[in-house]
Amino acid sequence: MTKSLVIVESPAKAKTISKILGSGFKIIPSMGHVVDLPKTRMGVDIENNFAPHFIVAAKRKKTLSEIKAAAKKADKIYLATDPDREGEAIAWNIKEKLSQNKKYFRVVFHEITPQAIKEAFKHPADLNVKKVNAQTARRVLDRLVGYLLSPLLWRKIAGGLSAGRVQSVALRLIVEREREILKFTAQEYWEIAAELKAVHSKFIAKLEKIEDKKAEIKNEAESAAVIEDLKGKEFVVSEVRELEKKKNPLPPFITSTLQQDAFYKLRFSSARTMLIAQQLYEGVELGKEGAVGLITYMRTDSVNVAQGAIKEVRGFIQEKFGQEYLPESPNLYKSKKQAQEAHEAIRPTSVSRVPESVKESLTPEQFKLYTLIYNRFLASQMKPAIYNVTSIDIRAGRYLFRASGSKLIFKGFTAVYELQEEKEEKNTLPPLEKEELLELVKLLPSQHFTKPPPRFSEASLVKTLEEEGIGRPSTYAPTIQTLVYRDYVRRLKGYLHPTELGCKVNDLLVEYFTEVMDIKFTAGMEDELDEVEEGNLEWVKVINDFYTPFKGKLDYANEVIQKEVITTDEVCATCGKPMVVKWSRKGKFLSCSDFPNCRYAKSITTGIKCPQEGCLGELIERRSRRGLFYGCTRYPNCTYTAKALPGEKTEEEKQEK
DNA sequence: CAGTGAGCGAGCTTCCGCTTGACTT
Repeated sequence: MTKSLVIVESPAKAKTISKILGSGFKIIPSMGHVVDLPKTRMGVDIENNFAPHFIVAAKRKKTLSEIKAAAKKADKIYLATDPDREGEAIAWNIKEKLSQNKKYFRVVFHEITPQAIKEAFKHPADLNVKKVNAQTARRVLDRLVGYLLSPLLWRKIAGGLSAGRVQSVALRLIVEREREILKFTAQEYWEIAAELKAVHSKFIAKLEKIEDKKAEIKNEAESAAVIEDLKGKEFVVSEVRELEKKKNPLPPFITSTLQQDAFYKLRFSSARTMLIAQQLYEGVELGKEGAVGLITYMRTDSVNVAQGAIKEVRGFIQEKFGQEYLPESPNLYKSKKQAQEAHEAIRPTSVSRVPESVKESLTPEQFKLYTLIYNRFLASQMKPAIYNVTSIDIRAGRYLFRASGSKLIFKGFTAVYELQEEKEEKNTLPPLEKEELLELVKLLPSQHFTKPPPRFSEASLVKTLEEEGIGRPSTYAPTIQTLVYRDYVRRLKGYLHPTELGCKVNDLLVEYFTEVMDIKFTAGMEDELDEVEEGNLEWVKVINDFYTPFKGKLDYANEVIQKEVITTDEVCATCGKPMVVKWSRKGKFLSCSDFPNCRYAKSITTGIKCPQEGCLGELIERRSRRGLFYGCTRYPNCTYTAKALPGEKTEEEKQEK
């Protein structure tokens, strides 16, 4: 009997599906794209309607020959790659490489459950060439941008640099945030709190209004004047407001929110989170159960959950927490508009695998991440938390103080999932009545300063990229790694700082390529790709409309930008000519201006003498795996090191300010 | 938490998006 061949994308998926479909099917994973543009040249025939030259990726030659061999033996071939634009293209390109005398069927499913898969195989369809065209447009556009802008940077700044639709906008966000911080001037302001006493207990109220206008106290003198004015005033309760507030659970994780929460709660980098999630997805040996995938696919933009999983989790909530924690109907969440929804949300494959029960089989990191995913999913199908929120207005002459407190009266989903913002001080208020006279214990003035916006962390950068539709679940972590690898950006205590090089690259791109560097560029591109998928627009027209003006700007930039030469006061030790600053992959260094005739070069030091007794060296910035520090140019003869230059604060101390 | 790292380097680089592996000599 001839088997039917089924192509999917990932090995883990292949394994699960083969259990469901049984012995009549041979399942082969494609491992992502099998063909792609060549790495070492453009591979797009610009003169000829941007015809892409797709070749079999070196790493996928073996995969393809496996698929070819299996296809020969099969009469029916099911293309079951992911149900999105990229999946459609993967299927299309594989089909092109196989015999056209076979029967091909495109099957799509959004969850890997027996019902969904059997249903999908009952209703096969044809490949959608419009989707494939949209993918081609996306691929060609990214290649043109990346492979034309990067060489411009090589010519004008330094070798090995890169630019692209996604990475360059991410870099821009980081650079512009840094500049906001630099130009920020802190404003002083004061707050005045009053410690008040009711019949028995004390509580704190804050000055809110003066003469019905928001209280704005700019300095110590103004604060002192208010305090003086408050002397002898009666503090009277003027209003008591009580209301019940509901707090709804959050949707289950998608890639971006998982990376955010894992950073905030576990301090994992985006890359670390994805690596550990991959391990949980691929499967962990669970003793007698064998290898079991603990979570659904981790690269997703959908908050959708399979019906079976909803049923299971509702049963679990009812049993473990009781009816009062179970909503009458399942909580529904909406994915964002541009989501491609090829996969489910990230959730445990079965809520019966409670984190504690699998702890023994997991590494500590796997356990932490699994617990996070597990609880977030459980919480997403529980009832809201309910708080009693009390707000008290207190009059003292022309001043209005306000105290607020909230009391949890029903835990709801917070029984299993801690919200990030729940860290406000708990001001428990005594029962108070209108017109009640309070005793002033003391006034507490405090000085504050407005704070600049915070630098991006990996997590907040991913959040912004996701909101703007820039990049995809599979690229958030690699994009950040590229920025760091190019030394455009450095990680310091979890926050992203642009380097001088990063700023330089950004400024050049922003000045000459405003369109591509616009944060809305990708959103505009996506709209056009939608039109291609709808059949309203030819993909070649999309590319041509972009390319024509882009090429003009590129030619202009190539012509007018001068490769900057920074001459220094130093002279060459061998020929006496001035030294100039040059960039290499590792950073800046000094070179003889007569290069390549004179090859003398040296490192750039801080110019500060090594404080070591009797040492004639200078301090120089060094990089290690653990970060930056200062060492002596005479190393290894002098092993002096310091975290900061003498008399300067370390980076950490600077940040604490 | 302590301790980290040289020598070179400039010119063969690069994109985004799918997915994990690793043939022989």
